[in-house]
Amino acid sequence: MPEPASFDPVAVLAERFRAAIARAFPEAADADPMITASRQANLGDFQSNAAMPLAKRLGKKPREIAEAIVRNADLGDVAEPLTKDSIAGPGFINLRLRADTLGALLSRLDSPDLGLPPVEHPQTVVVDLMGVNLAKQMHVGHLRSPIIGDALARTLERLGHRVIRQNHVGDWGLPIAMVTARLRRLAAAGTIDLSRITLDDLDRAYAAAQAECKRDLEGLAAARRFGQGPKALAELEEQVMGAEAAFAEARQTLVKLQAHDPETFAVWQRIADVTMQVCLATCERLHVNVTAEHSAGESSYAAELAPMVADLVSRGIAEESEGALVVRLEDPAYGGIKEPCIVRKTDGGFLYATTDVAAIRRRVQKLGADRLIYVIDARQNLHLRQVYGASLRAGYAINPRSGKPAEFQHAAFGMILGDDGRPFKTRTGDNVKLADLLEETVERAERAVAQRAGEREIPASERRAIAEAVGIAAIKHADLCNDRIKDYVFSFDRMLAFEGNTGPYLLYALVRIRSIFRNADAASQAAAPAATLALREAGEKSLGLALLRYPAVVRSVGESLEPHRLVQYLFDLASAFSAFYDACPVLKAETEALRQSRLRLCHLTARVLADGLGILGIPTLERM
RNA sequence: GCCCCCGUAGCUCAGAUGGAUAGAGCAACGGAUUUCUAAUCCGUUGGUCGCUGGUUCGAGUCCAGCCGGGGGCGCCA
Repeated sequence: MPEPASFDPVAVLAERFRAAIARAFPEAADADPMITASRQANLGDFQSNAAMPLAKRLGKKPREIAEAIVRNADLGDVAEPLTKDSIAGPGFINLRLRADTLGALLSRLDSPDLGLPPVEHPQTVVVDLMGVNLAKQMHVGHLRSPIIGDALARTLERLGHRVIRQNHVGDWGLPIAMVTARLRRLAAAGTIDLSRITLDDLDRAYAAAQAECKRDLEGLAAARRFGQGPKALAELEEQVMGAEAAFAEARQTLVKLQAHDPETFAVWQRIADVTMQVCLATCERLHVNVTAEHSAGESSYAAELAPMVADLVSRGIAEESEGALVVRLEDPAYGGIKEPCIVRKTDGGFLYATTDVAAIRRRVQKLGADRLIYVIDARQNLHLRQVYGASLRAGYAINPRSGKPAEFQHAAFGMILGDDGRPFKTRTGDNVKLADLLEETVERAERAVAQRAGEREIPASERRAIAEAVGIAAIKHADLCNDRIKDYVFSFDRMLAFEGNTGPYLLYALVRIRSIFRNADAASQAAAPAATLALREAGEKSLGLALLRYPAVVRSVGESLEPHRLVQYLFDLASAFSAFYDACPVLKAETEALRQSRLRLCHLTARVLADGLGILGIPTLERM
């Protein structure tokens, strides 16, 4: 029997209760001890809810069961002695850890890995995140995927898994060919200089190319039907003819791109370089670990699509339907989805679903993924289930090493809304540029920092650095603190507030601890990490109990892919620290032993806070 | 029409495998400071958990049906 994680009071108590239940009711020795942290501190530190389900199973009164468990429990060295008074309500058993046990558990947690050694069986996890499109300015819609995706990737890395980030760049297909065609034409005419072009220019070119290719055939038909004048008709006809020409040019360009025609390809490459430069710079500013090596654009799959679809056809996985090729997914084994996955259009062209199936094939077959995580907005849910279902049916999603299907998880997220409850836009209804949003956040943070610096003098350069960290922490925290599936309302004021569950509050808690250590003498600093922990006061105890929860919380994020659980935990921890800080002097503690104990508690708290913020990808500070 | 998601305090939101009197933060009100950084802490006020049934000793949580909001649904990405 492996020793339960020795720092974890829940595991230790569960072990003792399991033994007690086995002694009291050998016929139910497998029952779950149901140990959880108490909701209210006045009732106890932990509780066991095991008596109620056991009562049902054994046909006895829950109160009697609880009494029998209490009689048979051997907790002497772990918790305060149990009595009849420990049993409350229908049969809850309340537990209070012994002060020395809490100290002992904490000193075990205070190890290099903070209770999170690398998992025994590491998985290869592919995280699909970011997903920018070429020639499109980054806006608020691009904020969530990198922030959430990076936090999840870091969580899994921290747990010891092998994580491969994949930035599935939208860099191929007819829309990109349209811009490429337009830019090539304008460059040839000398209207633009490709070497000096910016992403804003590309963004405008993209919109213009879309517009010029838009064939208003319905408009023309309607004009005829409603008997519009010959002049209006002629205008529309001309427009349609122009669009036909532009469309044809775009198709030709796509063919040239696919053939790697040097001149066309150079224009495309320029578009890619300009876009990715902005994308990667944004990631860097956001402290998001996505770099050039994580890019896996749609273009990188282009050559694989035709052979892959041929494979699907030859094995009878794809079938023809109304001229298109589809993979049917009605079978529950493939998701039980009514809508089939279309992998080839009637005109022979491939779709984004085709590329996404190819991506799963590469991720599982070549990269060895055991687990596929998509950090993409919630609207893509059906599409992703279709693509995964098709890959499953084709066998592409079966990991060749384990022989098992790679686990599929859509870490879906909601929209960012303005304070009117509608999608976040500028007053004029345009998308908010991501770079502008970050800049405004940091500027507001800088004003707040200056305002709160008080009499402390902070050099301008450091003030700027503090504002940068505070602003980025605020924006990332705001994105991570709620259940990701929900929409949230963007508010500078709320995220930059220094009260409540905000990024600045968490940074401040850490800064206060670091400040204590700056004020401590060298001898204390050196001795603190090994001091004997003695937790007597309420503030110390609740901080200690909060610290012990850390590893379980990180593991739960690894499973649920819900970073807000860690954010909520860090807020609880920071709150517990703040209450401790208020009530328990550290450097001015009454005795040297107490001073050392509290210093160690501070040291451990700082390590957990920093580790947790690191997992979330939130930058920290020494001073603010 | 079918499918997915959401609905909890005035506001913003937590509530894992069903467990005690549903919790935070903000706002409002009242306290604490010769500060180890008050960007803090302590307290008070505030709820028909969208509605109705069902399962259960026990439902915010599970099931069914409604209501309200958002999104998606064969050849756009």
